[in-house]
Amino acid sequence: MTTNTLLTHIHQKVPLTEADNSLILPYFTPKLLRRRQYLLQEGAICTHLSFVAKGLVKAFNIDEKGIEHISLFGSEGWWISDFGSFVNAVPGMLNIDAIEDTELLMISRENYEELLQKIPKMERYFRILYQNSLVTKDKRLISSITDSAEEKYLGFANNFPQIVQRLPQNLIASYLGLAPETISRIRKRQAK
Amino acid sequence: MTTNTLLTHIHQKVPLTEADNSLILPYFTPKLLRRRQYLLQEGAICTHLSFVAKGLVKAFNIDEKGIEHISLFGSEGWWISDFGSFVNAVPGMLNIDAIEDTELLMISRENYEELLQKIPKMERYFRILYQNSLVTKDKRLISSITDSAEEKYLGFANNFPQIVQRLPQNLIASYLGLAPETISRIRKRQAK
DNA sequence: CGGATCGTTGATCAACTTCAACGGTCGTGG
DNA sequence: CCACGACCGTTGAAGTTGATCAACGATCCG
Repeated sequence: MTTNTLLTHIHQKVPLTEADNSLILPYFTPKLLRRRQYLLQEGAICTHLSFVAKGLVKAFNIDEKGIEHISLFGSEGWWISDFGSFVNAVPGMLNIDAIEDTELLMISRENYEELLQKIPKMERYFRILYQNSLVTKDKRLISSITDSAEEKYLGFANNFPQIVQRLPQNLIASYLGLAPETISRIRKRQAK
Repeated sequence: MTTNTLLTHIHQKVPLTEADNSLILPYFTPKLLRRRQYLLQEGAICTHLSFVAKGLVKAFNIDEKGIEHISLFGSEGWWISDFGSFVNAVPGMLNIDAIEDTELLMISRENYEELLQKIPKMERYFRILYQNSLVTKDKRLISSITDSAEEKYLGFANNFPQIVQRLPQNLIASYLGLAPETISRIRKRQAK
């Protein structure tokens, strides 16, 4: 059951009763995404937060040279959106599409706001979620400024061992801001 | 009054009554920091969140070559901490010190947790605060991966016009992950 | 006055990108 | 079921951006 993934995930941060569960679930709608299917395209307003129950998606922007820069992967247990666009109800520059067939649970902005108002536990859940996201984003930012190409790659492989295996190297390269060839050479060096 | 800065700041996100004000303030303690004075050093556990009521501070880590990498500036209206260390009560790798004489309002982890539990408006305030922080961090991350040195500098100067003027160029360089000489050359080019 | 701090400029250097060519694998349509 | 194209990774060579190194000048402040 895909909703269980979500409830378990919330429960890890905020204890839920059965009553809570049945209050929360109606706010979400499930959605299936086929490999390569878009969830969001540049210029659109991001109207939903999406919880990835199963599968793998990527969020990316495209620069003036037409090159994709992946800012985020989302696999089981991760939330994905163009957060800036969602929060401010403003057109965004992110695209989101599926790397694997994936199952999502989505919540609209209106439902999100209502959920936070009506169920304080959810306000708390998202506060904690965002708190943790900030910590990991801080680390990534420091890494992107401080680390060499090799350190970036090893750090990523270390932090996301399960995801690395599901990703082609060129997507990892895009996420790390490196050329695909650089990843290839780093791996070769590492093989020794 | 330095506490007004804080209350105003909270009020912008969550309406407060006079009663709220007097509930909230006791959780905070003021602190003065002289220029160059440390608020936090590498290896210590960050025990407080600090709201900058006046002045300017920087948070930075030091790499194995002894080079400072600034991850965050804090001026009036910003919160500063080693967030990872604070949240997980774990020794951190950030240093924080004052660039100008500054006035802080600090809250301890215990008080923070209690404040969130007792005053739902504050749970909401921090959820919104973190939400916004995530949006700006996302932008900075994309910039650090996508942009050239010149674009990074111009983006920073554009986003923080007031702060740029208060900062020596070498600190801006450190924040952007550039060499000070590079900033100097960019500025020269821009002067035309 | 004298040291510390900051910015500038030029020369060299290193890391990583870009470009190009090639080989392997997979999946889809004929 | 095979063949072709898309996609992905590899390797080598050349090019570029920005870092590093070094010397110098200016300003500020104790």
